[in-house]
Amino acid sequence: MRNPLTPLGGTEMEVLRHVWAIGRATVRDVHDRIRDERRIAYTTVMTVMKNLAEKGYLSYEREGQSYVYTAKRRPQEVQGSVLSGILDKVFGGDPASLVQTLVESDDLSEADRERLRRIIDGFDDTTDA
Amino acid sequence: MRNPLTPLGGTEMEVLRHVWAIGRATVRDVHDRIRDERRIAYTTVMTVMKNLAEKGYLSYEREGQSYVYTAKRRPQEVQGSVLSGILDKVFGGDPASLVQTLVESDDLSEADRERLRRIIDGFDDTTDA
DNA sequence: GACTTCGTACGATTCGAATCGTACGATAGA
DNA sequence: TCTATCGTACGATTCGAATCGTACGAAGTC
Repeated sequence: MRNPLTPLGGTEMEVLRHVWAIGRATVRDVHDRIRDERRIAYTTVMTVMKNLAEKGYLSYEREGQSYVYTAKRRPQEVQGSVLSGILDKVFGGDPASLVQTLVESDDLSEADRERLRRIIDGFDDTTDA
Repeated sequence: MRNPLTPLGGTEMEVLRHVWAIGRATVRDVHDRIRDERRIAYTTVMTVMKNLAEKGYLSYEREGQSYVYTAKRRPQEVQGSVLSGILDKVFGGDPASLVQTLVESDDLSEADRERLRRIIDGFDDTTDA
């Protein structure tokens, strides 16, 4: 794709999320997890992880016979770059339009709304503990 | 792409947005507008619009010698489908996480925040008039 | 009528994501 | 040691988005 809407594809994102969840991850680790949900070849996962490393999303180091991958970028960083692209290219750079669409698509509970309000007001819920 | 993160590519989205803006649009109309911003061949735009029609995003009718395209789906509908995919595949289906990222990436003015609050509370700003 | 212009018709090509297979070295059991 | 298993190495393939060119009929212009 010469002019992609997102910097990553679906499987790339999927793999990356698993690596974030696992921490230090081998190809097998990721493959096992994805295979719980759908059919995919071991080598496919390997290729995707190699590509993610080439793109700078993962780094890897030899550990014994095999490689252990770790995320090189944090979730919010990557999620932010994906979202800002969507914001610009799909919503014309208007955050309100995006949020409008969000609250209309999946209708939220009152608790959800309260949480969103707090986030907008600058109370960062992500700091757990 | 066998497993895309979005149902549309960047150029497809770009073209679609122009058609929404124009209303009844010829290939030339769209081409002229895109060319104001970047270099692109006339035939490329034609192909993209044809593809969008095949996918059900545009319909077209002959008008004299040429074709006039009109949007078959409304902006919110398409934007909603793109966003819900991103929500699931990038943010694990958690709207709060998405909004969190949004407010962190582009830091918003107080006016922006007030507007977002109103949207979340269900006051629909989109109804102009 | 000849010439230019406009727009479509119809591919052909490129590129990256996604997918998988085969070959082969290393390791662990029997 | 022989063998089965595990994991990598190295492509090969497929597919759709994106890109463009050439050919050709319409319509206007002189």
